[in-house]
Amino acid sequence: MLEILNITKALSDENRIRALMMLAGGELCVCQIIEMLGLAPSTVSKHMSILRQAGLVETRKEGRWIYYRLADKKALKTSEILGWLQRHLKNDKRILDDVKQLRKIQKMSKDKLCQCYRS
Amino acid sequence: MLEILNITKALSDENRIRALMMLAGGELCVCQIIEMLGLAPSTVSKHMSILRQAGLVETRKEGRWIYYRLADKKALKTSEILGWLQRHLKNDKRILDDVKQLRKIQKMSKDKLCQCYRS
DNA sequence: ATATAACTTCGTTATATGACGAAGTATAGG
DNA sequence: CCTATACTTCGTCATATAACGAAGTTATAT
Repeated sequence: MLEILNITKALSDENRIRALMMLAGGELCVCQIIEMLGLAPSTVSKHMSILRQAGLVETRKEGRWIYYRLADKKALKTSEILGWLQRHLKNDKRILDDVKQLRKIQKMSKDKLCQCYRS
Repeated sequence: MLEILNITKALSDENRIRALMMLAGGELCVCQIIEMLGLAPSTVSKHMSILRQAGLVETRKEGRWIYYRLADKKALKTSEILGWLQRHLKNDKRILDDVKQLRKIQKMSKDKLCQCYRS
């Protein structure tokens, strides 16, 4: 039950759903997600850790960068839900706008993106 | 997005998930759900209204009694999720215990059950 | 008509959650 | 080493949510 609740609670926030939908297009660096959501780094970090706790995303570390990706499809509990989300949100206005913005972000240099950390 | 969020938020509470799982066995009167969850009538009423808002359950009125049941299977958004819940919780300890208790409750008279309303 | 019964709605309170900035951690570069 | 960078963790505050009891609503019973 706790496992299921962790998943449903993770999905009960709009920003976390937006992040998941963006990851459907492939792994993203934290700084890209920060730019996409327009939230403080610490806030995004917390969101991603909740998604990770729920088993919805996995991480990969490469030097100073951390990349997030959707969890492995072999994990039924989560992959079924992720599929459900994608089916029912792929035409959502908000998500379509996000995808558009994401394309721009992916063309930006790491340097420019990571300015979000500088005070 | 709002529709999806309404669903995921509705599912992000243990008591609401318990109620849904009990309804998988067929419609229930509010007083039966109250007895099952062991919560105040007003609390249960709120929970059920949240599930209804999300489109996860439907109601039927019969005299002074109100019966809740799972939403129609034709509503894909919700029926897919309800199926997911049932698949992954059917062997959950908490839910199995609830089912056992529900059997006892279903043998009780309405009079006895509805004592939950009397101060 | 009045009372009782089966809910629901409202108002309140305690706890959970989401947001931020400041401080902490780990890695790359000089 | 030492500094800067790319995060994460911690502490705090504002808002959202879950719980309850009291009051309101609708329908049966007398």
